Amino acid sequence: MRRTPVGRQTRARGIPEATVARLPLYLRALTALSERSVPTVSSEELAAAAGVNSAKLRKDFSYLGSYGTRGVGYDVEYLVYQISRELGLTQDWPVVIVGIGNLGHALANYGGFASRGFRVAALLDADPNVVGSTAAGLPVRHMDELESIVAGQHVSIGVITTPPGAAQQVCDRLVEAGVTSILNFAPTVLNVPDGVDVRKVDLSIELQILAFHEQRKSGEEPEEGPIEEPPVRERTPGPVRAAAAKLRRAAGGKDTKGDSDRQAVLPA
Amino acid sequence: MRRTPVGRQTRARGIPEATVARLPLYLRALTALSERSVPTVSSEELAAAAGVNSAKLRKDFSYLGSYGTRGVGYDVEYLVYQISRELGLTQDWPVVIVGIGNLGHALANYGGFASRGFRVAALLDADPNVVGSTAAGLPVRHMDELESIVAGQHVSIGVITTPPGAAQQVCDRLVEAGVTSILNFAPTVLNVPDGVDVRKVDLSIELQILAFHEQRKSGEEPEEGPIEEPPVRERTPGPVRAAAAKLRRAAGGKDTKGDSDRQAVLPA
DNA sequence: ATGCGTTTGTGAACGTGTGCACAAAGATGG
DNA sequence: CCATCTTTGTGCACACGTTCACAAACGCAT
Ligand SMILES: NC(=O)c1ccc[n+]([C@@H]2O[C@H](COP(=O)([O-])OP(=O)(O)OC[C@H]3O[C@@H](n4cnc5c(N)ncnc54)[C@H](O)[C@@H]3O)[C@@H](O)[C@H]2O)c1
Ligand SMILES: NC(=O)c1ccc[n+]([C@@H]2O[C@H](COP(=O)([O-])OP(=O)(O)OC[C@H]3O[C@@H](n4cnc5c(N)ncnc54)[C@H](O)[C@@H]3O)[C@@H](O)[C@H]2O)c1
Repeated sequence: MRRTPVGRQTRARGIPEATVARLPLYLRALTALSERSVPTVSSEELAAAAGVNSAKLRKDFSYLGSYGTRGVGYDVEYLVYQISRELGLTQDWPVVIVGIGNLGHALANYGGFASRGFRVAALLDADPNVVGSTAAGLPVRHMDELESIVAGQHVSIGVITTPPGAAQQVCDRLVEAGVTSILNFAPTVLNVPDGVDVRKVDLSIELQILAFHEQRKSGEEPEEGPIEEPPVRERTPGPVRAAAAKLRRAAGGKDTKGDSDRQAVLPA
Repeated sequence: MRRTPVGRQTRARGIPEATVARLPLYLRALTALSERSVPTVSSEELAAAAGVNSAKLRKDFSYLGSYGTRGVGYDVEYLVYQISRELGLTQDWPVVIVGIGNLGHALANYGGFASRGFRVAALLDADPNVVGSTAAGLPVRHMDELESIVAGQHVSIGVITTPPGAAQQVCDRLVEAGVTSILNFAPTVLNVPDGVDVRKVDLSIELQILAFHEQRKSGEEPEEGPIEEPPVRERTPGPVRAAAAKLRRAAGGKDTKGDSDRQAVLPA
């Protein structure tokens, strides 16, 4: 195991981001094993349960330390504890949810939320019609109370489920109040100062990515082969390019890349 | 006809996955510009709007082709069209949502859903109490109808919002029926045959990642220093290591790496 | 103790992604 | 047609991530 590589100037310590993103996955698989009272698990088995390659899993764990016993595997309970600790789940994380509409309601009702150290400290909304109602047994409070709640309960994580137009403003207010991690469900790019983390969950983007691959499946390419790629690219004399670009823009035609110009490149 | 550089065996054609994941972001920013009737935009401006580095954006676009005019920028409308086409959004994508509980309801009501070529073909549930009710104006149909709906409307994208225990089973059925892209909201690893894409949205994972970074901010390391490494060190005779490992496992203590053994290692 | 089968931990090769920095393309004005 | 100014498209270097493959470590039986 040695010691940290140190050699690098970047990330002298610390766990690679890609690894951090997988730790919750391992933790989930381990928790399931733990509930079945499985005492130990090999990297192969656990990797299968988590849906990753076993070498990757071992390398991931190697960043945490040398847990695991050669010839045997990993002690499930011990690993659960180590990963939980590394992820900071041994402490309590109060969370505020801002924007209690369709999605905010669903999140508030989400059980798996509290299961792992996360606790809904408050539900907040700006709409007087919503404020005062309850969701999942919790009262919806008015935005005016945001600052006092965040300060009073030391909330450092905020969830934004407002319409996109309100997201940046809500974000600013959360940050101002002291929140330093934000989970954003609104389809907006949030601007935050250094030191504040933002992660986003964007249904629309996910669907579009699926659509992209879906198109590839049914459409063009035979699935795997070398594939014929379109012409144009690299070498087209300057002047012509310019003219072509002009034409394109003027006429809304398609050009250059992809199945497009299988046919005629220039309309003319 | 030409054909791709071919040199690589991997991804001979095609757009890098990281780029694909950003295209929807660019598209969203461009759509906003389009609505404001902005005719052209520079990579710098658009990158700012999308929250990315301008060099990255230019490189991303370069995979699509040579749209854009030097000294001017990109034609907004034209780019919107090109990206839409590349993502497959110029066609209609019927989608089924399975599991109309809290989250399924929220998704069904989500307006931004239909806005980009995605159309809810059907809402499905197994619970007789839910079947027959309506969500967002659509009737909730019984799972029995899944196969006929998927086949009849050529649905290739399915969204799973059932409890985790039902997810794999639902997934299998979707795939069997002909769905080849799945968006999974249940916290489960789905097994699918080759050719089927799965993307997941996992609130719990996102929160855990935030917690990890949050812990780093407030907690331990001074932010950058070389770090003091724990004892153990490289050369520890075999037997001792073994004994140590045993102890660890037996007592649920922590060991080896990092800040761990700050406080009391063993509860007792 | 020694040997055997198993499984970890990791070096090293490779693939993917990012960002700099700049030549070349084009616009624009004379 | 030339000079100048802007902005793209991309070569290149480096950072990050993944996977292979294997020695070393360990449990266990003899
Ligand atoms: N519903 C979904 O499934 C879904 C899916 C993906 C993304 N989203 C996004 O999530 C967000 C919420 O979606 P929704 O369907 O719940 O919308 P919604 O309109 O049902 O709820 C939004 C809530 O935010 C509140 N709000 C508005 N402005 C506010 C402000 N300035 N401060 C505090 N609260 C404010 C509103 O009163 C309302 O209760 C939207 O940005 C949407 O695009 C929703
Ligand atoms: N609610 C949230 O905000 C949230 C957040 C993150 C993840 N999730 C996950 O999303 C999923 C749904 O969450 P929810 O809060 O909407 O749960 P829910 O219990 O409210 O809804 C689940 C629905 O699925 C239906 N269902 C159960 N088994 C089915 C089957 N075999 N076939 C078809 N339908 C079936 C149920 O009848 C119910 O209507 C869960 O896996 C949950 O962990 C939810």
